[in-house]
Formats: sequence, C-alpha cells, structure tokens
Amino acid sequence: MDYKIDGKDILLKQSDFALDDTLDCGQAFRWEKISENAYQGAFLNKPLVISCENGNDIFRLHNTTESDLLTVWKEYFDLDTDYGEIKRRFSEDETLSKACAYAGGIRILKQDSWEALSSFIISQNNNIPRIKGIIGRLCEHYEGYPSAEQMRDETVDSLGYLRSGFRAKYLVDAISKVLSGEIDFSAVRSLPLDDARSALMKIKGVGPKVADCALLFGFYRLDAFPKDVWVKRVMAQWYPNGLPECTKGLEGIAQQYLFHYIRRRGALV
DNA sequence: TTCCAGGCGTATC
DNA sequence: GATACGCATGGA
Repeated sequence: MDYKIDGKDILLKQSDFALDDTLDCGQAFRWEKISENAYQGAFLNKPLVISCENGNDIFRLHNTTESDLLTVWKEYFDLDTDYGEIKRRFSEDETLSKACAYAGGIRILKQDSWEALSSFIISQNNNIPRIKGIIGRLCEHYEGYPSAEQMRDETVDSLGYLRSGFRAKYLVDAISKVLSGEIDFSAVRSLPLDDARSALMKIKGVGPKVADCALLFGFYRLDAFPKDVWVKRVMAQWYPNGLPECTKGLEGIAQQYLFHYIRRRGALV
C-alpha cells in the first residue's frame, strides 16, 4: 500500500479503485456524493470524507490518521486485494470482461456484519433511493448506524418513523435473534457457505438473497452470489448453464461487476 | 392510474 | 419443490 501523510490528510495511491464505482454501486447505502470527486460516509461510527485528487488513482482521506488508515480503512476498502489480477481472471469470459471494463474501479467493501444484514433486510422489494432514505432516517435518529444492542427496545411501532413498511417486523426479529445469541456472528463466520446462509435465514425476512448479500458484504464471503431481479436477468440471458469457471471462489465479486453493469446499462451488449 | 423496486412469508398443490 | 399472491412505501 502506497500512501503519505499530507497535513491532516492521508494521500493514498491505489489502482483498480474508483469512488463512483465502489461507493455508489448498491453494496453500501450511506455514502453520499458531496462533490464531483468526493464522498462522505462512515464505517461503523467512524466518519470519512474521501476524494479523488487526479481523476485517477490518487485519493485523499480527509482528517485521517495513519493509524485509522492501517487499522480501519485499509481493511474496509479491501486494499490488500489485487483486483487487477481478479479482473484479468474474469476477462476470460466475454460478458464479464465487458462488465469489468465498464466499472473497473469496483471493490467489495468489508462492511460491518450487523449493518450489512440489517441494511439488506431493508433492501428487499425496495429501490435504492428509498433504501438510502430509510437508512438515512435510522442513522439520523441514532446519530450513526445503531448496533443491535442499541436497538434492543425497538418495536414495529417505535420504528414507524423509518417508513420501512412491512420490513420493520423483520428488523425487530433480527434484533431479537442477534441479542439472544440465536444468531451468532462469530459462529456464522466459521461455517461453510450453505450452513452460514441457513443460519442467517432463521431470521424472519431473511431469505437466500438477503442472506447472501449479508455474507458477501458483511462477512466478506466472496463465494456468496446474491441473485436479485437484475442478476436473475443476467443469468437468464448470458449464463443459462451457470457462471463460468473463472469465477470460482469469487462469485460474489463477479456478481457485483455484473449487477452494476446491467443496472447502469439497462442491458448487456 | 398502474407498475416496479438488490424478496420473502404463506397458502396451496 | 414449485408456483401464486400479498405486502408498505414512494418514485416513475
């Protein structure tokens, strides 16, 4: 990792990284674009403004210490993973090659398990602007993304201000099962993919898709492959016999390139 | 007005 | 196991 301290900021040189591609591709819901080249957001309750300095590979992490870079942001932005190598692997496949070329700056964010799980519970049968609205109201209420512990006394009625519709009862069930220990995140981390998915699906409102999103984005299980309406279209049109061999073990990363591509383009051409 | 959105629970067969 | 339908809300 190549970086230097610049006053109160850190300057980071990082290839295969673009803010629009990574922070506005539907994997995280509370990064806000505050100018042409800058986003404001947070991991847990540690806020960050990050901007791109040269329109390319130099990034400024504003008001950040070297310690925060090394203990928080390096991991969150997955800076130890070589996405260039992954894209070369995927480029054996014609459709994936186009998707990687279209948004080559996508990285999988290593998000907090509870935030990812609860965010994707909210995401079901919903659209991204409205998901961001609900999560924005939640974070405004708690002055940051609340832990399950902080939400322990919430009920369907008390969550009414979120206007999350039928999903409120699913959040309440998730809070309850996480706090009771029925869902144990450290156990989920050590389980094989199918067992981890089944464990999360004990929560009402968590089916295969939400579970796979939580596993991919909140537990960094790169072999989890969430199939939403968009990815189902991709699969039907381009991969009727399943994903190509070159994605093996990294199906989740392939999913994110394909998801972003078909959503932005409307179709794969 | 109707349709749809990073789905899932339930009923029914 | 598969298929059909309802679900809260709000933007298009």
